[in-house]
Amino acid sequence: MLTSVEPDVIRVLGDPLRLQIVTLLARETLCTTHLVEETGAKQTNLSNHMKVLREAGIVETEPCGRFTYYKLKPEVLAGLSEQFAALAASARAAADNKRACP
Amino acid sequence: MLTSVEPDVIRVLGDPLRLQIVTLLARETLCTTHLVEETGAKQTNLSNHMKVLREAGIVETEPCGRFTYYKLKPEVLAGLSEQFAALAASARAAADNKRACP
DNA sequence: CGCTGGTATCAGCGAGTGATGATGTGACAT
DNA sequence: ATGTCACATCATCACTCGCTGATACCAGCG
Repeated sequence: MLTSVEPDVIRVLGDPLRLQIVTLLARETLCTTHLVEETGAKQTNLSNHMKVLREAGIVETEPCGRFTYYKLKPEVLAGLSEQFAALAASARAAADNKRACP
Repeated sequence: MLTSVEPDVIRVLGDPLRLQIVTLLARETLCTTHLVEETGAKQTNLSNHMKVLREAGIVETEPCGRFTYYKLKPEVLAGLSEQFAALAASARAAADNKRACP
């Protein structure tokens, strides 16, 4: 079976707010307070989304005093990129590979 | 501005069934009947998902008699791959770029 | 034309999920 | 110790969204 992209990670990244968080974290490591400022979302809402991102293995936490810093795990994004690239390549190769009408 | 990945496409691909459809279509161009056989889902359900994929610009339709063939648009997947690659690269570069505690 | 088969659309239901408020916990400062 | 601040958890509400059944549409074939 070719490229079995895991739906979990994609599903987690499908939320606009989470994608914004990931985009922000791709630029610098931030703690919840910063994310609240940047996104305008409530703290509890942010914390909820951060939990989802953490459980999906997309971010890592790094406590610093009473702050909690979040940073991305680039491998996950790189893996996604490769999987989509493989899908695209396969799609290009199979462009005219049409199964016969039944 | 860095890689503003559009949430729409990712969100559409977040569904397991749709991802399975995309994976199948990456191998060969199929019509709804084939997809019903492969996925085991009901026809109406499939048609619904195909509409979502079509409106998201991920697949193209190609009518052939009374059959409707679906084929992937590789550019979209390739674009996704590049965006995730850029995110991963940015995340790697900004690994130690930590904003100061407020 | 009427019939059959492939596909799309529509209405409705139920489960999953994002947003919010209240509350709990732990760390630092006074 | 007491208060405050940063963050997490819990319960709840509202809504979205995927699945299903019924139905309409369209192309070919008799």
